[in-house]
Amino acid sequence: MMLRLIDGGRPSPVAFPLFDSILDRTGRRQLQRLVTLVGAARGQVVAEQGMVGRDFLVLAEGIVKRWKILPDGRRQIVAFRAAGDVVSLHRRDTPWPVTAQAVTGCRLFRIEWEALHRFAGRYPVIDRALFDLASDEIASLQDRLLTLGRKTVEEKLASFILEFCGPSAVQAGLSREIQLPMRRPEIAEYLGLTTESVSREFSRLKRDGILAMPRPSRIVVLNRPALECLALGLKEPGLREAWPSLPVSPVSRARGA
Amino acid sequence: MMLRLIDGGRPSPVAFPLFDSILDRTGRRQLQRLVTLVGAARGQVVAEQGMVGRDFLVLAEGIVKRWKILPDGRRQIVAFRAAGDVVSLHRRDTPWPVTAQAVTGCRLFRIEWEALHRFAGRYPVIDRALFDLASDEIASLQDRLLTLGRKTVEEKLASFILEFCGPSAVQAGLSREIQLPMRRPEIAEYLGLTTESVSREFSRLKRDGILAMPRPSRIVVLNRPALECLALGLKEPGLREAWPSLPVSPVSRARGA
DNA sequence: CGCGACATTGACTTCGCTCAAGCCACGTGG
DNA sequence: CCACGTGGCTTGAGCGAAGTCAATGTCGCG
Repeated sequence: MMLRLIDGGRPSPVAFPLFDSILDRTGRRQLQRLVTLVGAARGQVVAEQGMVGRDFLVLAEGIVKRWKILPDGRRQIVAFRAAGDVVSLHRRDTPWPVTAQAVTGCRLFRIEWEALHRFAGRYPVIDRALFDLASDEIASLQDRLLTLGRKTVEEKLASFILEFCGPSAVQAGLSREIQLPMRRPEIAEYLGLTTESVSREFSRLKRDGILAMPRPSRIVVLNRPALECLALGLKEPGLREAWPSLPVSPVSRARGA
Repeated sequence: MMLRLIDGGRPSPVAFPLFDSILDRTGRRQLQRLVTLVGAARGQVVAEQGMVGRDFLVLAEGIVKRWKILPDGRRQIVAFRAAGDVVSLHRRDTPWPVTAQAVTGCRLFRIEWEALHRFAGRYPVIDRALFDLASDEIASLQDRLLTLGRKTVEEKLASFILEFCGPSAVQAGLSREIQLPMRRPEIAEYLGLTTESVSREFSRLKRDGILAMPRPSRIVVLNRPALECLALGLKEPGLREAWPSLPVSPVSRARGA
């Protein structure tokens, strides 16, 4: 799934698919000419809060986190974004309202705002598409406000796992085993928690048989309905309560012993 | 400041100013014809999560709150919006991702999405303006994520007060005394707290001489710099710490004893 | 084989919540 | 005019969820 960064090569046929469905053949080709592809190493800051960036950035590959920080260093990750997502939507000619940083090695499509702007003058459908993208962003940020403001540790982590292991896991079909690209501190900063709380809660979900963790970064969802209930703050209709506390999985302990 | 709802009357010259600055005279007049004005009483639900609304709503007058809720009733207010603001931005033909409810009596400009859409076909600048509005929305939601995820009670309330008593108070010029349209439980639901915590923190800010409260809904900011520091999580450069811990105000204790 | 980074676990603390009582302003009716 | 009720706000006592601090475990890599 996770491709490796090909540092040297810049293959010519890098399709920029974001607006493909709304453009005609000509439009696609013209837009294509405005796009360049850039790489970012893990940890690299792609855009910095307060700086005026002239670029519109779309992830081709990899994961970025977007965060804000208080003067004393408390950090809140506002969103993780993956291939196909816009790195950050904000008014042109306005400083970045957040910092964007590569969580894994990344490749990014880059278009100068000015060029995209001019292109949108000829294809107004672009501006409409940008609005729709922003609308999706608003919807997901509103969900996150509910999570941060009102959910418990357990509910936050369940929501997180479903968000990242959810749809992709289902469509993958084969195994529900997922490779998390982010580490514990990043999960904590995303959920407004500490690393320790995240770790404790992962352990608890494992103990309760809801998931397995061959390695800290590998999550296997064993009981999706239970997770879904937890994420909504329901004390699970027929699990955790109904199953007699699931025999503490000797299998996953075994490797350690 | 807060006008009364004129229930019966629908005065003809209700200017819809949202897009005035970007439209020519003809455009303004054409758009005007698509706008109707509707009223909403305090507490009335203007738009409901999950329902498909065909309307684009802009506040002419009053305050609305926008919220999401968990199955067990925990509620998170996502935003308060005032005159001139769009009630909620989301994809057309998509259900409302939040519920919008009048905090005070309101009047709302209403345009059918379909009509606005068609109008935007002739004036593409509208779609661009919508994107900009959505961008502002994203920026403010991102700020709120930082507040909800990482700030303490004290810092949350300071941020809130500055958000609502800040710019408007300054421009009002005269007094820095502000009438809060929302009540304690609403402030709590906005900040991810309980009513009691909000109340306690108001009392504390009063005790510390940072604000005065002639009535619960009336806030006078006495020490703006201190508030601004608190909102950023700084332990105040020259106050609270520097002043010898402000003599625990025997006055306010007196009443209890 | 041992180091360093990350993760987990445990003991303890604390911030903010819960529960419950009291306070205050206001309106209503005796 | 005052007693009383009501709704919103405040305050206090106690508790518990999540944070802090510190030790230990695990794993990958040189």
